[in-house]
Amino acid sequence: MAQDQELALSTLSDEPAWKQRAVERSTKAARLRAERKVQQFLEAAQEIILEKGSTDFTVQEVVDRSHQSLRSFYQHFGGKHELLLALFENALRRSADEIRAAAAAEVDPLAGLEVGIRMLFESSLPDPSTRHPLFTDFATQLLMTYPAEVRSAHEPMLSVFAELMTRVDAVGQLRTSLRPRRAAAMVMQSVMFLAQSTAVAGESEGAHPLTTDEVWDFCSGGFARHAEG
Amino acid sequence: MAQDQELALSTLSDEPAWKQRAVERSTKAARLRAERKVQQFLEAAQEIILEKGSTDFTVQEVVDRSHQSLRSFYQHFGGKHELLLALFENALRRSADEIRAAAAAEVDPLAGLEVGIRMLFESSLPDPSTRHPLFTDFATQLLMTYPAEVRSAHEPMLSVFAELMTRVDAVGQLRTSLRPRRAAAMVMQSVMFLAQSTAVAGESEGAHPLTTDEVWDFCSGGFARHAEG
DNA sequence: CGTCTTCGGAGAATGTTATTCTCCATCGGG
DNA sequence: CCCGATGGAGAATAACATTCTCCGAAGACG
Repeated sequence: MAQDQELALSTLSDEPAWKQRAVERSTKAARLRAERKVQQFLEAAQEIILEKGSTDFTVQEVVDRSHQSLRSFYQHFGGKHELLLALFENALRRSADEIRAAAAAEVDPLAGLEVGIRMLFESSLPDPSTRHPLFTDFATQLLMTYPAEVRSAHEPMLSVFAELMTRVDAVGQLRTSLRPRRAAAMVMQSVMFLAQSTAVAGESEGAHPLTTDEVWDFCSGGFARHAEG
Repeated sequence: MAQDQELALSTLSDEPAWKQRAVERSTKAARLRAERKVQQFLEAAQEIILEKGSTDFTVQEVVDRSHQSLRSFYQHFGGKHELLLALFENALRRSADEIRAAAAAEVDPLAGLEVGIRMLFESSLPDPSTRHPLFTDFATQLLMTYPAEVRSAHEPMLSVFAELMTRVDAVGQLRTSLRPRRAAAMVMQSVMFLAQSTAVAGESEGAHPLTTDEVWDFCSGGFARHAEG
């Protein structure tokens, strides 16, 4: 149609305003409905995960729980992975906000970053007791097949750490060899993954699980000994 | 049978020597055959992975390629995951040996560890061009479902880094707050995971992929600035 | 040498999920 | 009141892993 052609030119302003508004109006209701449904699916999935204490569920379970249909599910999500990504993104965004807030309470930039790292580590632990699990294990499943999406889900958290790291840099507390955002990325990923890997209870030795202190020590100062700067 | 009962006592020395030898003889052939077959499966899987440049293959493909049967496969492996673990273990062991050898060439402990970390990072990159890919991505798939096995597959590599780290500690170059083996574990896991996560080509910004230098900087000195010790 | 047992090959059958498809009721607009 | 679109219910399909069944060959033993 002509409409399609105009859209293809990517100049929406060519479109008569009344037409846009008409489309908008007829679309709005549908959009709201869709948002509600998506929300229902997400909530159902959350519930199931919390109940089972595990992050592997079937699409069917989610559908049943949310009293909707498979068709509806695939109408709102491109596939299971989108649901997973949505959950992951939500959790990460919420957690990022909490961390930002908590870190902001610290005046010393380094102390703020420390708070952030500690919180991130603890909420990334695969402990089901946490009320806001980060579903870090999703990430590793999805990382292989949908790397770009996972990265964009990480974005809010990365932003928080980039801010914190930049502040640390501003007071001259960051290694000169590292750019803040890249340091933030390394820290964030290391912390999340290290938390994930503590899932593995060591059998040979005793207290394998890493502690928050160790992780903070490692991230801030690496393993090498150095005089206090 | 009586034999079973004796075995159940887990005192094999009660068993008459001649009997052990007899069993041994009749078992040996079977064992050799089994080892050969397992080897064939492993090689077929390796080939497929190298050809496809991807680590996801079906059991059927491996069976076809190795000119054997599904039944035979499941007779030698408890499931696909065991094949994966075997590949992962092999790759990791081989790589661990290479790293140990290369690091041993350095006299300075810290330099040895640096070599080790750089090699580990580079061989963990998901680049298919490497002739000995570490299959790090297997690890993340398996970590969730078979944590203990993954840990034990990590063991040889962990040993190498524990040795290197202990040497660093011996010359007083390790942070006093970290035990060598635990530092080694954190370093190893961080490096492997960070390499894995570079798979994600950043779209928003330019040179997202981490460099070996950055990773080494981070591992050795953390992000915080400090005077040279 | 013939039979018997066991081992393992081939590949059909099963089970589990994700994903798609088909049919049909409903509902809002003309 | 009819019509076309929307979306519900759930059957059909597809892709795998895993198991099962049948059957022939290779020794073991009389």
